[in-house]
Amino acid sequence: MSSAEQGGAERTLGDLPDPSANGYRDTWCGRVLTDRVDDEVRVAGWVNRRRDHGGLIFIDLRDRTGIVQLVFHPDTSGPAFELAHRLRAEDVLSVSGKVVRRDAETINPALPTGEVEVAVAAADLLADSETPPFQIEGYADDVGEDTRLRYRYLDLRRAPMREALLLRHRVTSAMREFLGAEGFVDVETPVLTRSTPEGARDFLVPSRQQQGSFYALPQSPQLYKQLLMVSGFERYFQIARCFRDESTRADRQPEFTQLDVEMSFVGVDDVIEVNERLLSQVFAAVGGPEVTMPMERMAYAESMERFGTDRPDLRFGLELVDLGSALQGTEFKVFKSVLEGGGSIRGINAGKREVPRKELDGFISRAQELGAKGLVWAFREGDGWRSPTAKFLSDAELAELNRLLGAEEGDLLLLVADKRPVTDAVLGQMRLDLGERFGLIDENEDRLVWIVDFPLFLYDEAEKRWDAMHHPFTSPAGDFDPSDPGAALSKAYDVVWNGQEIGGGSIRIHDAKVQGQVFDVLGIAPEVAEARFGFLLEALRYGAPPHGGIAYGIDRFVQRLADADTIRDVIAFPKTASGFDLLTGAPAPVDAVQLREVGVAIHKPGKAGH
RNA sequence: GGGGGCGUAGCUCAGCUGGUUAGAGCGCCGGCCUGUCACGCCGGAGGUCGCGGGUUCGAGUCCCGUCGCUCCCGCCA
Repeated sequence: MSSAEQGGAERTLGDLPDPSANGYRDTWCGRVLTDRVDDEVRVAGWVNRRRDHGGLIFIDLRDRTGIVQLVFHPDTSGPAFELAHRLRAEDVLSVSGKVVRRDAETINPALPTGEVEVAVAAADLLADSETPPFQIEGYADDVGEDTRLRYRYLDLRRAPMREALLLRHRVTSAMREFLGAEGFVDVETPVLTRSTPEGARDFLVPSRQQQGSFYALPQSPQLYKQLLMVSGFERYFQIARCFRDESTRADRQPEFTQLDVEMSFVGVDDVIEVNERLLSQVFAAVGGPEVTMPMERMAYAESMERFGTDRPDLRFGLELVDLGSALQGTEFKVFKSVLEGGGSIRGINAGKREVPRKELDGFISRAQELGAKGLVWAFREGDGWRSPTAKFLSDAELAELNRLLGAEEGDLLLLVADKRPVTDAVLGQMRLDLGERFGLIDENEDRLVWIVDFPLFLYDEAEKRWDAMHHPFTSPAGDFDPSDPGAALSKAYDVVWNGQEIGGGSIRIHDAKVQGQVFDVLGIAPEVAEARFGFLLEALRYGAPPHGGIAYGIDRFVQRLADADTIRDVIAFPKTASGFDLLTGAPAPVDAVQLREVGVAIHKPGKAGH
């Protein structure tokens, strides 16, 4: 945690009405500035630090707006002077006194309030505090995250978390303001729902009244918002909590918040247009990147071709290159067998780099971790390569590879041969690793891009079936031929910011017949479809307008804006990587009576609460 | 489900090749101090080395297991 907290305090002052007619305070600590000199003020807050000189005591009083110095003088502070001597960190204090200008040599330039101080006349100890497990502000070493989470209410007193949550508040406020002005209606949808067919595992809630049946917590309000379109709300939004029972990551929590938006009588361009204005206005309100409209768009196919991913970071090059054409007749067994098996050989020119052998080995390990069988590294040397692989390739092949990769003397080349999805995934990720490793990313640049023209279906090799690329309610684009699922494109779109998907959506199917055809391709039998979401199919038969929408992951959105390392740093009460809430101890065992009431028996009792 | 990293005082960490009484800074407690703002000075308390087992004359250190935190893969839009 840095001590840069003061810089942020000023940004938030505009949001704060001055408290008035309040028995404990009539202004904020951070607002005791030179314009209040000679005023009698009452301020309240937490004791940040005490400097007791014996005959003179300084207290730094802190609230969410900042810190102001209080001075306790034995002659003028009365009984408050004795109280000040007993004060300890995080005691809660209300004081009254006169704002006085400091002598020039005692001004603290590090503090916005550093030109003044409050000469305390009376003080009231509102609550005392145990010694906190860690200091709230003013030291360099960061505290371990488990300790922070265990005492999250104290961690939230600290400037970085306070700033993050205030930023988050400004983001959601700006979203509400824009959408409200555009005629979107905020409608709440249920948290106790039935399982939605969206891939992730559901959190289940046993029903007491229908024993043996379960609610599921929503993975998104997808079906409800479509029903609201059938209902004629035309424009809906919700800042909705969503739940997925999958493992966490630095940017993933089991419960997360989404800005969910849906509109009727629109096509892809309409949704994109509104969302560009939404992003523009929200970013402007919170100090995000400037949005140039219309935003760049890139087809899914192009993104995969050039970057190996559908969320490209466009701030740097290192694009993927197809190398199969140089190797059609190769004798190198690894490449030959991959090409014969219908795979691809792709590569990246990482530019002129000096990389020790050990790190090159690290690249190979990373490639394997990402799913490749191996990785070929090479440096262009003369017309050929310096590489363990060079001896397997002909001079003509090396020359052609160099040409395709645009390799110049000393350039580091990385090649992966495998099935196309593997080469894309491996090199797409390694491109990001390399961009970071070699400092190719300009942190001051921002690149926003819409990815469009997604395939409607993706073939799952392992399961031998077609999956919905986006979700099963996404509308096909153009003429949909259910007999050729691989060729179908969808009316889906993602918005990608510096390589991270911050939002995604689609035009939905509003025709029950088409919905049936899609289910058919997905291998969902009509009876199954009827049982799982017959209510949606039924609704689509009662006059469903064309509709579509989008959802933004608010946590990640704010994480990016705050430049936070983990999503946990922009969530007030997050869970650990294993899904625990260290503050409350959830999840926890429940007693036998509760289990009996909901008709649930535990097969493998876990350990008692921890 | 798999792999990597970490776990020593309230906090952040050091602790070599196994060696005798486990350290530092900050914080905490007591005393002194009228211009500090990471106040200063003097003194003091504080440890199940995550937990369990093993090897050894001897384990914070080595081995096995386990728990927790974390990052990554799988999974997840």
